[in-house]
Amino acid sequence: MGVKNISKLFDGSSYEHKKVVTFADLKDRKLGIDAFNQLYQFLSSIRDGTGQSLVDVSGRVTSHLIGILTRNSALLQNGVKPIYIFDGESHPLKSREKKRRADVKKTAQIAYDKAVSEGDTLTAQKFAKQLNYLTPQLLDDSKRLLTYMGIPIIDAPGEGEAQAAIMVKEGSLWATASQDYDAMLFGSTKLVRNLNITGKRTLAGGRVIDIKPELLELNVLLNGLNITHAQLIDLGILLGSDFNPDGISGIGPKTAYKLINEFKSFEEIEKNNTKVAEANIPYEEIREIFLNPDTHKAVKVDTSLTYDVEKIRSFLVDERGFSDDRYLRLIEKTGREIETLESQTSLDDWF
DNA sequence: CAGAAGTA
DNA sequence: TACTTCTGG
Repeated sequence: MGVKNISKLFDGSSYEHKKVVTFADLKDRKLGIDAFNQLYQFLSSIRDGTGQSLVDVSGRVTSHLIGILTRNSALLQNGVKPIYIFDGESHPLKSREKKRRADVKKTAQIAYDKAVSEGDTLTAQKFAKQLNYLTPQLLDDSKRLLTYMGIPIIDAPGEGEAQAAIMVKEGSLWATASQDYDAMLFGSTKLVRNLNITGKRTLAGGRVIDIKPELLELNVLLNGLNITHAQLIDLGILLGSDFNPDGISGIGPKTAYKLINEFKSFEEIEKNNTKVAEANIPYEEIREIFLNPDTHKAVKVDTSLTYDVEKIRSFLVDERGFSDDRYLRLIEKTGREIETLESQTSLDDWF
């Protein structure tokens, strides 16, 4: 879930904390995509009219494969360089957040079953979207397709966002791409949100709004809030992060920001605010997770991978029953566009 | 989610 | 043309 309500700190603020970008603006940029974050999005949004995941003839989910194919086709055609970063083991402090998510699913499952038995399809759809599981099969399939598309994969030892962040800091990636702001807390200097094509999103209320890719920069954010990176982390802990998901009752974005401004650090806030003190949050340990997370250091991005039209086709069409009518043109066009871009790049290099 | 098909 | 609804696996 990331840091609770952190966007409320920036939204409506006087400074420009984000700027809208196009895929053209991201040309030749290596983006570290938070794989789990994106796969969950695909799973919850790519569904049929009854709210069920799309599946192949033997019942295997294919929603994520459609998402990976279509999204990355657009990126690759525009010369954007996606790199998928998968989560590894989570920190022990995340267990509470994991339990919270499991409980949400349990509740959703009960509500789903009830809606189905009552024939309430609309409610059933709503809860079905919350019942997503990243199974080993699903992760393997994702990695297979990405590999066939020539897209590098990195398995993080811990949080994917932390791995992406360190690579952005080290310069091997240009930005982290995720919907969550956590990458900023992990120190990613750039974050791309809403990395989508159509720019439309259906909100909970059913209304459709325009969503465009946007770029956030850590230094802009910190300057705008007039705080340091360490203080942003403390702010995140006050609001409630994945490692203390309950946050502190009665302390939202406004109060948290005020406290940071007044007392500068978590230890000083704790001394001066009983609510914070009573919450008894292991802030030093959480800080350490954000400042010094478990990551692979000095990872190089493999740039030797190639886009393989035939492998993509045979996996999706032969093995998973995708319609060649619907997808072959896209697969082939992307291959041609990549070749065009590569020949242009090599010409640029020559001159 | 994203493109295709349908509608006005 | 612009906007909404449908479809995919």
